[in-house]
Amino acid sequence: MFVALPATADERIDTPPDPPNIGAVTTAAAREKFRSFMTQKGLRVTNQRLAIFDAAFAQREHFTAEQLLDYARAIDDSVSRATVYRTLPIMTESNLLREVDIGTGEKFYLPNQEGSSNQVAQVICLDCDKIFEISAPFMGWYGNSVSQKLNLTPVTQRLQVSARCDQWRQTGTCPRRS
Amino acid sequence: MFVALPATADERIDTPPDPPNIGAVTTAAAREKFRSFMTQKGLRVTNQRLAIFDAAFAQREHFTAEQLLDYARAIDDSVSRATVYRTLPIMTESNLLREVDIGTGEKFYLPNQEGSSNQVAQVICLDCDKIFEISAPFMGWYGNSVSQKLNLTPVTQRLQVSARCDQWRQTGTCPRRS
DNA sequence: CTGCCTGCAAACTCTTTGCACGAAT
DNA sequence: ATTCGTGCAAAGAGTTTGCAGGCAG
Repeated sequence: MFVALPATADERIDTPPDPPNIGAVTTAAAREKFRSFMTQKGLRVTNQRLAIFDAAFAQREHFTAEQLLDYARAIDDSVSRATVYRTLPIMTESNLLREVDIGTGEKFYLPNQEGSSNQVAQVICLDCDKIFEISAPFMGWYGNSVSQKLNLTPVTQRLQVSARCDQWRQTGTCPRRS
Repeated sequence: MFVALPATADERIDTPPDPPNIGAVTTAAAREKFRSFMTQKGLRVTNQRLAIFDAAFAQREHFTAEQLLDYARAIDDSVSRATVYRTLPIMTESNLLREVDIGTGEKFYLPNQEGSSNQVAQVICLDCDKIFEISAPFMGWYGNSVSQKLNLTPVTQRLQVSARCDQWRQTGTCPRRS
């Protein structure tokens, strides 16, 4: 079977998936979804879990567990580090959050929007500490074909490109640097 | 620009790169190469570093730092954990070893044969704890095009597929399990 | 009420580092 | 003789876990 990448760079490189809408109305809706999800799983809806959920879904960029702790504590200062670490797997396993491990020791997280695929590559700028999320559906095709050859069933795949920012190195400035 | 994957599965999926020849003669040659490399860099050729080098290049599969410590101690029991951890970066930065991080907390290493590219994907069997190294030159093309789009220069790329072993799950046996 | 959930702090894993001794050049 | 390399043990970072008390259902 022949496998080809999309024809143009424009098709290959998407902007990061839009985070879920925020603001009073849609936050309430997302929250309700979270509530029912938890109930359905036989898990309790605690104030701490709600605060962590709200904090996570207010983010538009990648965040770490430690950052999430800060954000959640701003909503409910009773939230502890342990509860953040215990809630993160719940949210990732249920596809509410996506976990991104770029091999730096700490894991990053990102709100996962409805219907967004897991066929996403990352470009990591080593100079600007930025992670770009890029749609890469061919990862699925690759994972399938390569696994089949080995009599395996693919579960997840990841594709990451680490890169330097020449503009930063040469001029000391980069519009993407925060 | 149009980018295509190789046409057949056979072309896409290579066997893991052959480890360097082992045995008296070629080990001596590899060792000599190591010696001259170290000298050239102004680094001292110590018994510990030689033991670590020999231990690493006797391996045909991925190994961890801890395993390398064991193997090296079998050659020279004065080798310490600290020296292993201090020697590993030297060997990876000089492309003697390849470092593989599959996000499990510990890093894996593999002897790198001469001229082997760094365009290598991994298929990780979650059931059999096996890592398959697979030549994937299109990673370079992808890294280049995606980086260019962002005004970045690619440094490294990694592509990993995690998979299940159906045979193991169904029959409780797998020829690949060690 | 029952038992899941919580905060706290200790434990854990892998890796790095400060220090004084030791050995390669 | 220098100076780099070494072992030891402690420190470090990120994450997990045991326990006694707390709150959702």
